[in-house]
Amino acid sequence: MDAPNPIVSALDRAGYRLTAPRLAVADLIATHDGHFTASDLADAARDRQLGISRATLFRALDLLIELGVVERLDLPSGEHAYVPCAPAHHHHVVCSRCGRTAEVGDAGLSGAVGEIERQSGFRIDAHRLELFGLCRHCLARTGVPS
Amino acid sequence: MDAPNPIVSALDRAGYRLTAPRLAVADLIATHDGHFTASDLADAARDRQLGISRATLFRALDLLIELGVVERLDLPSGEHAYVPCAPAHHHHVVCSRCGRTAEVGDAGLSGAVGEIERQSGFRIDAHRLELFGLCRHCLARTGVPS
DNA sequence: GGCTCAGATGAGACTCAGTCTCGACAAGTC
DNA sequence: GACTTGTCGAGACTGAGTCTCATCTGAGCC
Repeated sequence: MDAPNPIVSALDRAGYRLTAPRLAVADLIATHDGHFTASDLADAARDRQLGISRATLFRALDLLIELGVVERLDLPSGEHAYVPCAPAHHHHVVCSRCGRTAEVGDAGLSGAVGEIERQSGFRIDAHRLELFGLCRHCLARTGVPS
Repeated sequence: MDAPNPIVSALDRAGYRLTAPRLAVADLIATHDGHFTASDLADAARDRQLGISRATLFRALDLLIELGVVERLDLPSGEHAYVPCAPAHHHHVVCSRCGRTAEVGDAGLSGAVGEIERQSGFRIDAHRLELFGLCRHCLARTGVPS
């Protein structure tokens, strides 16, 4: 009955113990459609009476970020949000209305990064691109032409 | 003796009062070479015995962000930092070693954003690109070839 | 120069995300 | 079963940022 939760498999593959709190956190994250904040997760855990403490929640999140299956986003409001994702390098597009996220690949960004290296004289080691807008569903609902 | 501080002119242009605490904050920011955190600024204000309260500092920062002369960065460590900048749309390259920042223009990014719109089906309204690496000076100091 | 008042200020309490510590517990190994 | 080690919950703590409120002040007006 357990669907092959990618978070659980990542934990397993990395040799971490599959404890009840971790499985519960993985399940909570898997049920989220878009991004979520730490307190969303804490609320959900409380609603389901999972008995997971905040410290455990943050520990699990840290672990999942380290494994690359969850990523931390900084929303325009300054809030920190988390989003489940594939471990490969990619970027997130976040719907400002419903919170849905989509992962996108390079899309020509590495060319732009190369150009920025030339412009700035820096050697770029890492970058983070976050995009905000309206998803297909919200666009359709508002009737705004894309 | 007052150099034409761009932050001060922006405040003036926007019709905000040029009060002593605001001028002091503008001056503190202008003396910073790269990015700084709110607590850096608070420390600097305390060192210079400017008598600026934390609330005032945050209010001034908010104002300057609203005017577009200061921008908030999210460092890879999760810290919030601030960086003085021009009001036009641009991106920041941050030196991971010394904290120096450089502003870069579009550099072909808008093409990548268009491609991401096509890939994801989202309508992108805003994006934020932050780049981290080593600046010219730190590269020279470490002898790493760019 | 004096008056007025909206806007700005300082002080300090408050909130909230995230961290840390510590004793208890549980899983894995022998 | 004993031992080791990783993980747990509870709760105190930290620090960035916000909020409130009484007070002050800059700037326009007379």
